[in-house]
Amino acid sequence: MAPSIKDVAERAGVSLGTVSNVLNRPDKVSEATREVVLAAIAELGFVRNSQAAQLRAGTSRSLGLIVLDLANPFFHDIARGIEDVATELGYALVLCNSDEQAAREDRYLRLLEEQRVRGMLITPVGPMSERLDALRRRGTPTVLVDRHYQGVDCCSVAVDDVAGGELAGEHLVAAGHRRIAYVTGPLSLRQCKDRLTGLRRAVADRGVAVDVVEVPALKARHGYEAARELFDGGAAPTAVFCANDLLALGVLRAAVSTGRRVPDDVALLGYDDIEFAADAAVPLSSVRQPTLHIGRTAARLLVEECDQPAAHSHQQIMFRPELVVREST
Amino acid sequence: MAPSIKDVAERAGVSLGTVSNVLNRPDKVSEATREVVLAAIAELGFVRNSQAAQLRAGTSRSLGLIVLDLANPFFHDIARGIEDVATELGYALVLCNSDEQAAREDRYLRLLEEQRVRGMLITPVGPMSERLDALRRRGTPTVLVDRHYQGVDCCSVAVDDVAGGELAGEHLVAAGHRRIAYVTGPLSLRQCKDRLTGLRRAVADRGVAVDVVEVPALKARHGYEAARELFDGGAAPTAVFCANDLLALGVLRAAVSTGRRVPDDVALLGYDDIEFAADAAVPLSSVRQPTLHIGRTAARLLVEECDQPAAHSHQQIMFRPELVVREST
DNA sequence: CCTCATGATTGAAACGTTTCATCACGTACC
DNA sequence: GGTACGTGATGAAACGTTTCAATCATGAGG
Repeated sequence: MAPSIKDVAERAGVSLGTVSNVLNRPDKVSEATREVVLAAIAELGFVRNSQAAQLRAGTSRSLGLIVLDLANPFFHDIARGIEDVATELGYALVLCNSDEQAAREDRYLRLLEEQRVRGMLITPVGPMSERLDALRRRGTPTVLVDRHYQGVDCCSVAVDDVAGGELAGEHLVAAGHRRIAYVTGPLSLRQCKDRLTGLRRAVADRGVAVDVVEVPALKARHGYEAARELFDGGAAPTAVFCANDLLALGVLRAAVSTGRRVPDDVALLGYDDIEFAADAAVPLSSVRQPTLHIGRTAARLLVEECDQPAAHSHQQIMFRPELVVREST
Repeated sequence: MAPSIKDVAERAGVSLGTVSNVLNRPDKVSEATREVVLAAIAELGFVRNSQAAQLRAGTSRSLGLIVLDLANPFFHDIARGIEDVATELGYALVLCNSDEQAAREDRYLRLLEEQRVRGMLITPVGPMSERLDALRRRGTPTVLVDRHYQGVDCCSVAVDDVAGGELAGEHLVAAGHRRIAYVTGPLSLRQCKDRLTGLRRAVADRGVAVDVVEVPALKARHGYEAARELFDGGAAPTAVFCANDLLALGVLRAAVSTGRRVPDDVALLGYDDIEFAADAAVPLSSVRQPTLHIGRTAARLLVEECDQPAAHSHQQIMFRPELVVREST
């Protein structure tokens, strides 16, 4: 149906190879024929079939990206950083959403492998899966995003969550707080646990009490409910540190609805610095992760490995988060 | 490098066609050989090359989706709905982000066309572009999302923004408001204009004053600034209707920071019902668009046209939004 | 006039599938 | 025992590119 290079060749009265040359090495063909061929291309509305090209070439110019949840601003920004760099360096990006489901991750991995992506960026749902490891060992360059796996021989880019927790703790202690609540998602999540570790490390030996409130998920609703209970209880904390901004927004809502003033009655500190943090009813202080930078770095590492596999050596990169102070503390 | 069907055939001691049959019509091949072939596939770690398959087949099983901004919850939810249906019906989805830039849209259109996507879902940046129209006329089924174009012969799915404005107006009038501010992005955007039209229609002849405040973009910061001015001014409105939830969150912040109570001192109504609306400091009333449903419908229309072009006739579908009342009104 | 070098163009092979006409081999039937 | 038939398996062609060795034309140098 769609015109092929052959149709163009006929129309232009040249051979098939010449058309290909016009497309791929225009300098190897004379001015005159080049014009004739380009005219034919325009007339027929020819669009090259990249499937055929890549089949012949044996390698594609696309990268696969599988993230846990595109709705999460954290991953969204990372994806954006990756996309920028990929585009810039001439790669296309195939975006996939595993939705934290191993089955979906598996399906997308197979799909991307069938499409022969040149490289792979992924935040795996669980530990290194069979299929992912096979893909990597079979020679597809792979970069882990927001994860480090011991003993897995590939690049990875992540953020130091312990350091983030420390930043939070130091900030709150410096502001004079001696009773701090840590509202967190399941401590089985490494992020949640690491941030608590950092918090504890920062407040150690300073006479500070840390109340840990674990809720089932990192959603605003759970933050709200946890805060209602906290505020009702006896020794109410003077500061609440949340494992992410959504929880903090929930806590903020609880404060507003019970007439508490932030930060006067209770200080509030989030994590991630999502876009809404700055626009909350009381602009939220938060620990910011360099998401865009993470994405860009991951993409650069991957492209480097794809383009110069010989010169490449795997790196595990760990970024440090940064404290953004606004009105809530 | 990667093992091909030929390698599998050799290993299993059968012909190339037989391997293909095992893959595509397992019932046409005897139990015994099927097992031998499957064993060979497993041993070699064979993964089929879909580029070659699609090249031969002349048609792929993937759909392209180009949206204006994946960070926008509205588009994100639509994408999700599309992805669900596509996956369900056996299509892969290639997700692209035009970022409201015509140049990016154009680049992605070319990319998707080179990849020979089977069908296309798009919210165009501007009017129907040359390249998009060419693609469509060349036979790629296309569905417009959140847009209707007069005289363009293809399916489209959108939401009735005038009706949404009316819903908002009726609700506020019924609550007794007689001075309403409409905080909006550029009125050159159809959505913003239509919602105003609906609002005016609802309040017509009821002795209601509508103050239109136009800001440069649909962002929380602009809502905040607009509200500060509104509140400072003389005849302050008793209700504020915003062209989207982000603006409304900005207005809410202005209210909280100036000590106004919502909804007692000023009622607040948003649009889109993004996830954060429910979790705002004062849970936000909002006009909800059936985003997931829009996505699912668009995908179903497209797949229908791809699978049974003969039985298909183009449809322009218009959904009605719905009012979600929470605590802010 | 012949040889050579240079540059432009050509034609065929190859990439990994799928499809389809053909073939081999039993089995059932008369 | 011969014919017809059904089941499985085979092999070659085709999809649209890219690549590369080979060919051709042209002009320069001897």
